[in-house]
Amino acid sequence: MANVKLLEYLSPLIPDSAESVSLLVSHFEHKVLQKGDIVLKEGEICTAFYFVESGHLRTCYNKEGVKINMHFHLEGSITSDHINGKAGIPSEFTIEAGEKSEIWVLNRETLVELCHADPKIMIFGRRLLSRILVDLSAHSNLFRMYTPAERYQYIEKNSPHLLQRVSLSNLASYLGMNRRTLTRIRAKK
Amino acid sequence: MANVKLLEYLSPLIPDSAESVSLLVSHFEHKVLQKGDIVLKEGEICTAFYFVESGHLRTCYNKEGVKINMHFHLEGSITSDHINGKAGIPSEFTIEAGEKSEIWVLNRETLVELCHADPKIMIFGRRLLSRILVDLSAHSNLFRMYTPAERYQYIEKNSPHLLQRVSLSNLASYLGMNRRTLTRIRAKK
DNA sequence: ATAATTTTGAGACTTTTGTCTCATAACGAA
DNA sequence: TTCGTTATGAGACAAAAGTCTCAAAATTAT
Repeated sequence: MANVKLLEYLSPLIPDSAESVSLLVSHFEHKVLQKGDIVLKEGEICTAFYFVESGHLRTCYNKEGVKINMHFHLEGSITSDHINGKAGIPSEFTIEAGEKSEIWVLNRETLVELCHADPKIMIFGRRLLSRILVDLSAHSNLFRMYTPAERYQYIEKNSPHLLQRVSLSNLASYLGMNRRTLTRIRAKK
Repeated sequence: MANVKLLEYLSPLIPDSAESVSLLVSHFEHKVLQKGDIVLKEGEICTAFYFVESGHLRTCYNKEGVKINMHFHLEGSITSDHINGKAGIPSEFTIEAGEKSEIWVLNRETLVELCHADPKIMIFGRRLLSRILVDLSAHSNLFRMYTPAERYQYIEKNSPHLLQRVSLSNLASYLGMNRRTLTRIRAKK
């Protein structure tokens, strides 16, 4: 039940206080997932944050029966369909394990309660939200401003590990191109 | 110096209090823009929110010398490069008037000060931010999940007025396609 | 109103991307 | 290790999107 990555992620977000950190950590629920295990299903309301301790989660949606990947979250990152979840809107996304994974789940309601109970956790809550939104917005700008081929080059340069972890078909749908096109891009060069 | 749209936008976001509303409104700066006038230039740090009272603003970036449109904000909506601006990061975007426009500018610093001075404005501030982020995230999901052609159909259905206001070339770059392709889409049907 | 400028639609051609297919390679389970 | 399943690379063709171009509208300024 490792939580090294979790602590690494939380520490910079919470004012230094052993009690607050351990109070916070104690409310994360540990889960072990096999490849394909679903964390959030399309149509459900997202009620939690999912931190990846090991393995990875993929967020995808259904496009005329085909699964299209929106995000991959490797170990050390956190995901959620927070904006819709908070508003009580069913998610269009499914979040599932892309491989055997260990995750830590923090219920949104629980976090709200902790925020009221502990001002340091309140600060954490704000920083967490802000970080999630900043990451999300950076990610979506990247996808808006780059062509599929540029996205591939970006990934190659900035998170090459992802290429080892995700199948070509999954990567292709993530980049917004056909598998054949991705093969071509890799072929030349 | 009309502010009808501005009041319409602010009212639902601020707890009922004539004083707070008028305090807030008094800190918006009125500007009249001619087509092409620049509100925020690529490379500058965005320090304000821009509310469109009439006309529209376009947000674009430079892609190898070509201007690509990211957003159009028609009258009654608000825009900003808030996330980067807040972090002190120079914007990659230029925001300019797409036609003769009237806008209301609210400085971010000013808003922060008002938040400290008036708890009702604090509530407003939170709601404003949340609304901006929700809109942004909905918009970017839409662009991520739809093909260029589907985006056109979406606009046609949900904001047909935009088609009357923006030139085909500008619309095409907004939708992520070539002008020729947009012409083809409109031709069939 | 008239001239100058900008925008538009569409033909002809090129390039890119997608579909279908299949043999080979890699992987997972018994 | 072996068998069955899934992933990969690539050929052949089809479809879609992009480039270049230009004449006809539409818009703007004088």
